[in-house]
Amino acid sequence: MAQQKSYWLMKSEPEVFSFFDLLKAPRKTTSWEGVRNYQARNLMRDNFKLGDLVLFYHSNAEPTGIFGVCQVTKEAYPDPFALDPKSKYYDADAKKKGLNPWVAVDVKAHLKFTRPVLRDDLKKVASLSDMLVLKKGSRLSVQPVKEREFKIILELGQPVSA
DNA sequence: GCCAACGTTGGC
DNA sequence: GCCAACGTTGGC
Repeated sequence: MAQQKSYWLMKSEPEVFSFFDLLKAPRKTTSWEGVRNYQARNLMRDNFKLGDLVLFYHSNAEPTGIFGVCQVTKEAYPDPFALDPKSKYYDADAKKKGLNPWVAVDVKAHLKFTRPVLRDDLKKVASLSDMLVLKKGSRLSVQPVKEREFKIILELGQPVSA
C-alpha cells in the first residue's frame, strides 16, 4: 500500500527560531524540541511520518505567517531537553519519574516561499477559513493541515527549492 | 502592552 | 471530580 503523505503546520516564534534560522542551520535541519502540550505531542509521536511536509509558521511576530515548508527527516524520539536541568524545556517531573513523555522530530528545510503567505493573506481565502491557525484563541503549536489547504498555500507562496 | 482564550494545577 | 486560580500563548 502506498504511503500517504500528511501535512502539518508548526508554529515558531521567529525571535526564538525562524525559518531563516533553519535555512542557515547545518544541513538545513533542526530537531523540533520543547513541545510541552499533549495534543501537539500526540500528533508528533503518533502521526508524523518520514517525508511528511510541514508549513513553517511565524507566531507572535511582525508579520505573522507561513515562510516555507520543511520535511520530516526523523520520526519521533525522546526529547533530550526534557531531562536536561539546564534547558528551559526541562521537565523536573519527567526526570524524577525517570520517564520522559516528550518527543522531538527532525525537520529539514524543503521549500522557501518567494512570497511569504501572511496571516492576512490566509484570512482572505474563503476555502482556508477552517484552518485551525486562523481560529481565535487557537494555541496548538502543531496542527494538521488538509492536502487541499496545503496546495492552496503553495500556490500563494510560489516556493522554490530551499 | 493589553487581554482573551486556553491548558494545567491543586484545594476541596 | 469540580472548578477557581494561575501561567502561557499569541493576535492585535
